[in-house]
Amino acid sequence: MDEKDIQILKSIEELETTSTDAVSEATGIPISTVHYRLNNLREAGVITNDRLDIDLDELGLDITVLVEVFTKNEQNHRKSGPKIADIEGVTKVFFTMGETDFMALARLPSSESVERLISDFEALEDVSRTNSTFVISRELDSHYPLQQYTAETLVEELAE
Amino acid sequence: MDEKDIQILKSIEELETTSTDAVSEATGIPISTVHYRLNNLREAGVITNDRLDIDLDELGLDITVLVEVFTKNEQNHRKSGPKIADIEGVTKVFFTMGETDFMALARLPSSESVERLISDFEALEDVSRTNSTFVISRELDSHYPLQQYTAETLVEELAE
DNA sequence: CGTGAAATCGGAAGGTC
DNA sequence: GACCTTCCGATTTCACG
Repeated sequence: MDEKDIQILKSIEELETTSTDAVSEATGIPISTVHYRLNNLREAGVITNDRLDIDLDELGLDITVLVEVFTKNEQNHRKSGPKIADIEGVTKVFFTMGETDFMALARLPSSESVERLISDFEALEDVSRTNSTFVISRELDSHYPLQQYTAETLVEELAE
Repeated sequence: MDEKDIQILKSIEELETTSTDAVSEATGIPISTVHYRLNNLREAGVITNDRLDIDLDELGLDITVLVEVFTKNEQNHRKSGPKIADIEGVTKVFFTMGETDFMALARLPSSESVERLISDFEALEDVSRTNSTFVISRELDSHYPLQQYTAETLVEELAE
């Protein structure tokens, strides 16, 4: 894992494509080299399938944290949402009903980065309080929501 | 959106590939028909990119619910985890530190299905209590975690 | 190990049922 | 709308630096 690998992986996500061409053009790395690197990443277990999905544990982003966010002015949530979403490592931000104003999910590489994350939250003007929860194990972390349904249910609920 | 569309979409996720061949073989739907259908789904906005990611809102799974789960015997969480993960619609299950034992995330098509979800949770033997939270809006729902980092940070944290 | 050029494979487009 | 066939472009492989 070096800078080129990271450039390639990030480009794949950014461009939302599996095309080696597009990645090559965006990074300036020759097509055949992109291909060669991707093969290595595949063998190393970082890339897991034909859709070039990344195994975050293998990559090193193996810490998962849930952060409940309480804001000062509930009216301003439209302002706070984007700010929370901008914090490095945050992958999901939900504006919720009930006590908590926002629920955020983050993926992090180290314990130090958790401290950094929390202080980034606390530094936001509208945030009054946060409550962080470490995830011990991810029992299920599906990126493929349809797999959690039987075909029958999907047809029943969604077919027109 | 009909049964064939759903079969195709589900197969793409299941096989973890973007290959029309593989989908054709798995579903029994001819290659060119798969291709034709995918084009339509693309135009309809259900499929959003070259990686054939699905827009769950367009598909109709537009409700997001967070469920906190409290269990009776904390020792048994290894047994409970898979059971929770089996509930239809649940996409993520995290075993967490602190008060709550599990945090689950679900994607659902209708208000009725929310009721069904909660009763599925309550029906589990080891579950003592649940606390459900509706997500009003998803401020950020990235499927591409690396986008939440700058290239510099990633290199710094992950490069060897 | 990284790269350019040749070979191979798979998807895209158009016509037909 | 579903399907077959032709064609073209992309991916992969190979040989060399």
